Amino acid sequence: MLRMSSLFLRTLREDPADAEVPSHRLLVRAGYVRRVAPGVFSWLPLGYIVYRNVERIVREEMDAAGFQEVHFPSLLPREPFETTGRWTEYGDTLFRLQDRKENDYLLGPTHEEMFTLLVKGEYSSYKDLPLVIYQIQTKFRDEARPRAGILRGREFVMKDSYSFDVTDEGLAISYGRHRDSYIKTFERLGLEYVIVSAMSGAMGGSASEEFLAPTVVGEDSFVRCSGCDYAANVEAVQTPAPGPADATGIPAAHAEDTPGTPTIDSLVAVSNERSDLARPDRQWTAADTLKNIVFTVTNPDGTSYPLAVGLPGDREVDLKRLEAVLQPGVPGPFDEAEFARHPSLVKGYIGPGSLGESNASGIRFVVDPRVVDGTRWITGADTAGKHVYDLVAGRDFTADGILDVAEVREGDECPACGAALLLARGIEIGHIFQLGRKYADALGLRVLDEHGELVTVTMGSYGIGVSRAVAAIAEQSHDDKGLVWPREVAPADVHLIATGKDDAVFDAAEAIAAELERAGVRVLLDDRRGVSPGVKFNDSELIGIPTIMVVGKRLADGFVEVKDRSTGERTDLEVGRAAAAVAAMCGR
RNA sequence: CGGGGCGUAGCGUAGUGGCUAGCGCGCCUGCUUUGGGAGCAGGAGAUCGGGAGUUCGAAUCUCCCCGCCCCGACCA
Repeated sequence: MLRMSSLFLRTLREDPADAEVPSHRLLVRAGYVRRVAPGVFSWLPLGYIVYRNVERIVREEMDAAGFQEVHFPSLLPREPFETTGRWTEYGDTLFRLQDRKENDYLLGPTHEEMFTLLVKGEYSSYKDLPLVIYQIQTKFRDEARPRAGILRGREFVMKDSYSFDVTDEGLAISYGRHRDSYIKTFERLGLEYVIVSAMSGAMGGSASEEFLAPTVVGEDSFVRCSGCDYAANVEAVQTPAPGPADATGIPAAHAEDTPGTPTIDSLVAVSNERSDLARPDRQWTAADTLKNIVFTVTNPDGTSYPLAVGLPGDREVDLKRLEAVLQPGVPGPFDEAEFARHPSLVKGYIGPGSLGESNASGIRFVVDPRVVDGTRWITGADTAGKHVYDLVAGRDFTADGILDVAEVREGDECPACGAALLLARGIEIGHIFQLGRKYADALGLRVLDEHGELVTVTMGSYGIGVSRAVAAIAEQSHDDKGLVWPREVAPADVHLIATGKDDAVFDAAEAIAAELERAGVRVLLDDRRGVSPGVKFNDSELIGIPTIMVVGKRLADGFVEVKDRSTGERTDLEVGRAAAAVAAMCGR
C-alpha cells in the first residue's frame, strides 16, 4: 500500500515553465519524473510504478508470443559498428567514449549488430531457426534537439526484438507474429494507435510499418485514406503517377523574356498579365510551373554531391521526405559557393536545360512522379530573366529519375483507391520491419540449409518505445485537472482519501484500504493529517488513479463516496460494502 | 544548423547601474482551521545559469560558454 503521508512525492501547484506539451507538464507536476539533463529524466516512485507496469505488459506479450528475453550491455565496443558502417553513419547521434587505454566505445543507440553477432556465435544450422529474441534496454542517442519531456529523450528505454529466419516466407511469418503481438500490447496499454506504412530509414531493409499514437504533439505526420484503410507515414506516401499525357498539338518549347520573376508567384502573375504569355483557355497556376531546386547532399564521411529536384511549382520539397530517401546522406542548401562552382546554373532561373547528368551542369536531376511524359511546363531557361514555355516532359527533356519527395497535402489522392487523404500527426510508439540480410551479410551470419549449403539468415527488427509509451499514454489520457491513467498502467487502482480531523475517518479509511489490499486491489491511501480536503482532492485528480474513494463527511451517515476519475461520475456506497464493491469495479 | 525569446530559493515570478534581491506557492515552529489548493504569527532557504570584462559600484551593461522554450531550414 502506498501512503501519501510517507510517499516520496511533491506535486506542483503550477506548471513548470519549460514544459510545453501536456504529458511533460503533467508528469512533472504530478511528481512522476524530474529532469536531470537535456533529454534525460529520473523516475520518481509513482512514475516508476507506471513505467514498470508498461514494461511488464510489453514483456508479458513478448513472452506470450514465444519470444525469449536476453539482455545486452549498453556499453558497446566500436568494432561491430565499424563493420556495419554505422560507427560513421550514426554521426553525432552516437554517444562515443573511450576507456583508459583509449579504445573506442559507444552507448548503444540500438542493438542489431549485437543480436546478429550473438546468434552467429551460437547457431549454425537451419534447424535452429526460426528464432526471436528480445531485450528491454536503455538506449542512448545524442539527439540534436531533445524535446517534449520524455517523448523524445537522449536516454530512453526500448524493447527491441529481432527475428532470424532462413527464408523470406519465414521472415514474413515472424513479422506477422510481431504485428499481432504489438496489437495486443497497445490494446492493453490503453493506447489509441494507427498502423501506417513506413520508411525503413537508417536501418536498411524493406517492408516496414509504424504504430503511431495520434496526437497533435506527435513528431510524425501521417496520412489516412478517407475511403479505404490505407495509412502511411508522410515519408512513405507514394504519390500516384498519372498516366502519360498526350502532348499532341503543344507548340514547340520557346523561351520568353520574363524579367523580374525569380519566384513562382511572380512568374505566374506575369504569365497571366501579359497577353503574349497568357493561356487562352484558363489562367496559369503555380501547378503549371516546374520548380527546380538544387541541394547539396552530404554523406556521413564528409563528401558531398549536388542533386536537383524538379516538382510542380505549387508544391514544396518536404525535407523530411527527402532526408528519408537520401539516408544516410543529409540534404542541405546549395549555397553561393556551389553556384560559383556551377556557372551553368542561374539562380532563380534554373531549368532542365542545364540540369541532368548529360547536360552542362552534370548534376543529377530527378523529378516528382507527377512529371510524366507528355506533361507541359513553364520553367527556368537557364538565363537570367527568361523562362521556357511549352516544355514537354519526354519530348523536350528527360530526367535522370523519379524522386517522390514533394510535400503531402490533405486531400491528395490515395495511392490505393484514389479517395482523398487526411493528414494527422502521431507519436511513433512501435516500429516493425523486415530488415532482410543487410546485417547478416555484413557480419557473416550464415547457417547450413537442408542441402548442406551455407545461406545468409534474413532478419526482422521490431521496437517499442517503453518509456515513450508512458508519455504517449499521458498525452492521450488527461484532462485540464490532471492525468487519467488506464487501470492496468496506473500507479494504483484506488486513490483512497481520508478527509476531516476525526480519528473515525482515518480509522475507517485504514480499514477499507486493508480490505481492498486483501482483495488484491492496489491502494494509494491519502492518510495525511492536517491537510485540507481541497489539497487532497486536487492531488488525486492530478495523479490520475482511475478510482477515487473519499472517506469523510458522509461517514457519519454510514457512506463513503466513489468517483470515477475519467467520467467524473460519483456514487455513494455503504461503508460495510464499499470495499467489496470497489474491488469488483477494479476487476478483482 | 540558423533566427527569436528566456535563465533570479524546490516551483512560479518581480526587480533595466546604487546601498540588506522582493513577492506567491511549497518547507519548518506555534496556535486556530478541516468537503475543493485555510488564517495569523515567527522562521529556514539564493555564490541572481557559468566564466571573463566594463565600472567607485553589476541580477541589471559587454563578450564567450552552458541550458530551456518557440519558429525556421530550399521558394529557384
